[in-house]
Amino acid sequence: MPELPEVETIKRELEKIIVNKKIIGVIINNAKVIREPKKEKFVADLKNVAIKEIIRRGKLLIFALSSGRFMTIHLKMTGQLIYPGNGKTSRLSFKLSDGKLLDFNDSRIFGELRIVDNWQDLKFIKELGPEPFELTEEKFTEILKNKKTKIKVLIMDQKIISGIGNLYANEALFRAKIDPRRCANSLSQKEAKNLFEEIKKVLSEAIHYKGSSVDQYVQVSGEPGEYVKYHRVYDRENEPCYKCKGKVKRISLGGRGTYFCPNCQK
DNA sequence: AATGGGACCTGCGCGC
DNA sequence: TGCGCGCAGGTCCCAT
Repeated sequence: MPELPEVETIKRELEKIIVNKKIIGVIINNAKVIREPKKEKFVADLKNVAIKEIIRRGKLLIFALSSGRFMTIHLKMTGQLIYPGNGKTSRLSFKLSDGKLLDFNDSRIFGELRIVDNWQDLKFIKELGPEPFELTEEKFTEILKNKKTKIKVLIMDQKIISGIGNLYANEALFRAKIDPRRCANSLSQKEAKNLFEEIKKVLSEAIHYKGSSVDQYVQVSGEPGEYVKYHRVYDRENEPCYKCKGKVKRISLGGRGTYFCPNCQK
């Protein structure tokens, strides 16, 4: 599922491929993915508009358009952006001025496309917490001190810190040797600092390997991301822990599958 | 404030 | 082989 590293990977690829190209048309195969405005206006708003810049904020992609407006794309769990596309398997495709298609695929139709005057005015954006790489250690430890929420649920809360989803929350906690069930305020200063470092490290490494292709995520080229081979706990229930050889356990926290090693994570 | 559940969806893998 | 079911998760929303 696309989290910060996957969305960042897509952003970097799109920068190389589509910036300064024009959208000359839109093919709609399933209008549900268009959240605003209505589909007719959505299409009209994009016609003959160039893509000037690609921005990422948390898990949200933002296209700055030559019209001065913005198109936002949230991939949710199964969204993909594929170039060049075929227009057949997509929920929606953008016809570009180079004669090729940029496909938006989304098997579960949870993804959201919007055209807005200013992306910073979106409620989702206004409530979004800081980017992990812009947050300071002091602020991170301060947040933890004041929260009783389970640490895993907290670091997945986009209002607290943006970009971390279920996969990287599990991986960061394993690397920091912290039990995901712990209350945030029970972490020592040292543990909090360490967790913050591991979050940044795991995200950086995942970006380096162009994301984790579990479920539906692929790069814009259609190639998988390579980071899956470096996962240590995610989706490894009952498999041996790489560190202690004990069994990786799966529980549910905040309604999400949670994988950890009870022996290594305290 | 924290927590738990359901809703949105489809495709996959499982058990029978 | 085939059917039905549970489950996956990002985000929002509601209830307790």
